[in-house]
Order: sequence, then structure tokens, then C-alpha cells
Amino acid sequence: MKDIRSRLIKLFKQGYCTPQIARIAKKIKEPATTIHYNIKKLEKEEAIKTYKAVFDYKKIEEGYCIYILVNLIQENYAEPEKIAKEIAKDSRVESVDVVTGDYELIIKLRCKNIDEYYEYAKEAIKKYGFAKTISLTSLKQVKTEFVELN
Amino acid sequence: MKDIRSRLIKLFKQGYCTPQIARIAKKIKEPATTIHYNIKKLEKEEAIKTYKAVFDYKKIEEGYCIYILVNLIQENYAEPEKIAKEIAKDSRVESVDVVTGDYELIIKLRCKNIDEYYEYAKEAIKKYGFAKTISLTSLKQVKTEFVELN
DNA sequence: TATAAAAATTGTATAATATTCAATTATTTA
DNA sequence: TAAATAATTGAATATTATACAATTTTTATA
Repeated sequence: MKDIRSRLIKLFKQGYCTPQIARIAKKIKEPATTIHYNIKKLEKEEAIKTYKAVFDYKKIEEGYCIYILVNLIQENYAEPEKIAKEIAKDSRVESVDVVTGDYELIIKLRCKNIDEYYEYAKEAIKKYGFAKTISLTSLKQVKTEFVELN
Repeated sequence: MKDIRSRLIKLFKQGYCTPQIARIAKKIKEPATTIHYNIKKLEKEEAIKTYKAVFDYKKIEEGYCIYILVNLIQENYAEPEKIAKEIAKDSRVESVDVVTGDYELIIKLRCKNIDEYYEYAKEAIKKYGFAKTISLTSLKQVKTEFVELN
């Protein structure tokens, strides 16, 4: 056995997909070449970042999803973006935003289970200088990445 | 002019993409048929929900991104999932989760600007029975949908 | 508002890619 | 340990994307 599966999941999280021009052409009843031209234009202006897969995360061992609201320690308070970029590198992080209000950052994280989350949290607090965090554990993921999950 | 662009964006938000088998085969140095077989298996077990595009949302007039923490009114408190499913139907909603803690729901929303957001908020409070909301406006989207935005 | 330049649409031809199928190998089950 | 099931693979075929040139539409400018 070659465990192609896990390598596919890794690649599909961020890319290795492409538009279905023929299907779109049929759907919106325009010539495939017109569709092709317009897609290339969107790509050229970098309005499209990538094409990727959306998973049912429970089925790929990433069913534990948490939103983390973060206050940074004083030293890091002035450069939340730099910290956010560090945080973004972790493959379990679905999203990171620098935000207004009572918190500096909001992270959306996908882990296998609560134990893996605990490991992440312990490390992150030290590594990224979190002063305080509030975690909202997802009980039910109704929609992700614009895709309804039912 | 046919305004193919906006129709493409709409389709690409949730689908109309497909894996690049040849590219993956080259990348991980396995036969294309093996890749094909493994992808179909992932699809069959519904581990993969769809293939879609990720946008630079500023470039498609959806640059205003907000996380909304929601408390439901007493009447709706017992069925957050039902409300979440209603919320999920709106195409501006990237994600909705039912969560633990001080709030019942967390919504990630993408709008054109603050005005559009205000319209959404006004309507949502009534329509979905929000008792109280806290909005975290994204100042900088560092990573979304597992894709770093720089 | 006429005209030139640029951008967008389109059909045809071709190149690239996915998919089918049958054979082989590996793994699991009883 | 044999039989059944699942996974890997190469060759043939079907489908799809892409390149290209021609045409139409839109925009810019005098």
C-alpha cells in the first residue's frame, strides 16, 4: 500500500485542481473558448488564487474545529500581522485574520481531536506570544468555505 | 459584453472545478491511473465535498470580511442548528458554526463594504432572531480556506 | 461622431488529459 | 492457506483544454 490518500489530501487543501471549462460552457450556454478566455483573465489579474478541494473534515481525521480569539502579549501587540503570518504556516490553520475589537487575531483551526488541539494551544501560547485566548469549539459545522456540509 | 465574469465567480465559489490528475501524478511520481483510482475513492466515501476556487476577495468586490458572534433570542435558543442552516443559504456567508461558550453561533461573512454589511446585519437580527451580536471586522486576511493571501 | 486601438467573443484544429478496461499484484477475511 | 476483495498499473480511447486566427464589440481620442 502506498498511502496515496494522505498525499492527495495535502495537495488538495491548497491546489492541484482546475476549472471544468466544458461543464461551465454547457451550464451557462456560452462557447468553451469564451469561458476559457474569461477564466484566464481572472487568473491573470490574480482574482483567483487557486483551485482546491473542500473536505468533509470529519472523514479525514480533522473533525475537531475551533475558533480562537487571541490577545497578544504587549511585545507583540504592535505587529499582529507578523504573528498572523507565522500562525498561517501551520497546515491545521484554515484561516487567520487580524481583527478589530477586543481581540487582535481570530484563528480557525482544524485538529484531529481535543488532544491534538491541546498540544497546539500549549505550543502556540508560548511560540506566538498569546496573552489570553478564548476558544469557541464548533459543535456543528453547517457551512465551510462557502460549502454547506449537512 | 456578456458579463461572464460574475457568473464564473458564482459557480467557482462552490464547485465547477476538478482535480489535475496528470499534474499530481508527476508531482508524487505515481501512475495517473493510481491517482485517479484514489481520488474516485475519496469522492465515493464523500470525504471530498467539492472542488472550487479560492479568490482574492478584495479583487471580486468582497473585501469587507466580518466574523459575527451570535446570541440567539430565547425562542431560537433551543435550535441553533436550524437557524444556522437558514443563515448558510446566503451566498455572502462563507461559514457558520454552532459553537460552545458564551455564543451560540459564529458566522464568517464577506461583503462588498460596510454599507452592505449594515444591511445584512439589520436584516439578520430580525430574520434569524439575534438577541445580541459581537462583530470582529477583519483588518487583514492573512489566510483563508487554507490558502495564504499575502 | 468618426476612426483607430484595444478588448472580448467565437469556431476550428490540435494538444493534453481524464477515463475505461483488463491484467496484475497486494491485502484482508474466514 | 485459500478465496475474496481491494489496490495498482499500462494500453487504448474518450473527453477536455488550449492555441490560433478571424470576427465582433467596446473604448479612447481627435
